[in-house]
Amino acid sequence: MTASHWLVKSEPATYAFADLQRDGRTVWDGVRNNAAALHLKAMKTGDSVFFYHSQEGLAVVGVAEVVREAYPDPSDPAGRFVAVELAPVRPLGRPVTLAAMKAEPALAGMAMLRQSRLSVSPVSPAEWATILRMAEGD
DNA sequence: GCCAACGTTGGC
DNA sequence: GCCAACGTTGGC
Repeated sequence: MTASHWLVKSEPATYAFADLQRDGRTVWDGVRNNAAALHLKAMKTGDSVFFYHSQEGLAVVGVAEVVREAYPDPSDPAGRFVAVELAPVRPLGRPVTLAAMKAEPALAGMAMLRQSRLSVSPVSPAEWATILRMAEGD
């Protein structure tokens, strides 16, 4: 069973990749969108996750991993949504900006580009490899 | 069950 | 600060 790949967005002013590195692990809660919640539910322990900074930075800045699979979101009193837990793996050698991703033909089909408001989205193996190459190549 | 109004996200 | 995308709500 090969691990899946994902991308999560966070506003760095609220919670940046550096905060995740400092904390060592965090609860990824507060997702209140059904499509995003479906993706959270599909995450498995050990899956890889790109950490994207929205609003400021506008770039994939690091890699994280799923350390706890979906469970009822403690911040949702109605009990409809789920949370997962993430741990930092490493920062990218060089952030991959939204502009660079849009300019890369291999990423034209990416879920996060096609639906910009989706805060949790799947990343295909090919897309994952492309972004890593953009971050570490040259 | 439809659809208009409204709220939120996020890029520019 | 504006606007597009899109999800949700509520009246009918």
